[in-house]
Amino acid sequence: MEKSAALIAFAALGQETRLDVFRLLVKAGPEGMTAGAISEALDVRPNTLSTHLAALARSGLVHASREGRSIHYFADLSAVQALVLYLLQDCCGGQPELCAPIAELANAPVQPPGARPSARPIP
Amino acid sequence: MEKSAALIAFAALGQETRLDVFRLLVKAGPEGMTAGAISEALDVRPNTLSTHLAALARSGLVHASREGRSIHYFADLSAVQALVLYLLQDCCGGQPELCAPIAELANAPVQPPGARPSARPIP
DNA sequence: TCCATATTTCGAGAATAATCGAAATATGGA
DNA sequence: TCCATATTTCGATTATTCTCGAAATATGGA
Repeated sequence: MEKSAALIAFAALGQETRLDVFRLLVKAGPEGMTAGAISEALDVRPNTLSTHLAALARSGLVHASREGRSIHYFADLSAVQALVLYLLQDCCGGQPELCAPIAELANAPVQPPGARPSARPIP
Repeated sequence: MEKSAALIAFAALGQETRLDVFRLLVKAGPEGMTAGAISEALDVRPNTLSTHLAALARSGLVHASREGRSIHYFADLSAVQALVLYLLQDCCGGQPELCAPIAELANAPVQPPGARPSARPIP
């Protein structure tokens, strides 16, 4: 993962509404939620939310797919994994055993593809 | 972990200089680095760096301890763990097996205390 | 085709944050 | 005690980001 990508992702999570949105989508699981449902659940104006959803999507932390008139957003957990990996890269210089337990996260497979087959990509 | 704490931590990492500092401290390991050494390594003015170090310390991602005339800063990996935990809390509603691998991170012990015994606390 | 629903884009105003030079504080040693 | 080193605090300037109302776009159905 490149630094600029990590930077954008952390900045995305460093804003209250966006952090709320991401956590909500994590809870929602692979099905995700529509923009409207998120807007209602968090009581955020649709246009404001749209801006935040765009930021989250740009960061790779969430993805979107249109289904009928609505657009479903869902969290990408592998992005979280990549983020942590980036943070812990080169941990403790030559003695990774100092932080080994947390670094195990690096090898864990996450969220197998094909979880949501019934969606169209956003144009 | 509380939301406000997570928010502050993510915002701390969402800024280039601070992300660089944290990664540098992760590399440096439990010994950490002095503010001066960080300033030189990253080519950031001491007063600007001081502001960023204060933000990182406020967030709990780094801690400081004075040693002689210098102040050593070091990364707290357990803060990273807590952050990921917060993000993945309630993952996938009732079906945590959907994201189980990444969630294992939750139980890993990290960076046992007592790694740096020869330091004085900052007043 | 026309309409209602769902979401996004645009432009502007207000709030926050980053950076810097200058000055202040803390520490150890001569 | 006085000085040099290490770091922080202060105040101001510039840049970025958040939020909103209004208008635009996309979709499905009557």
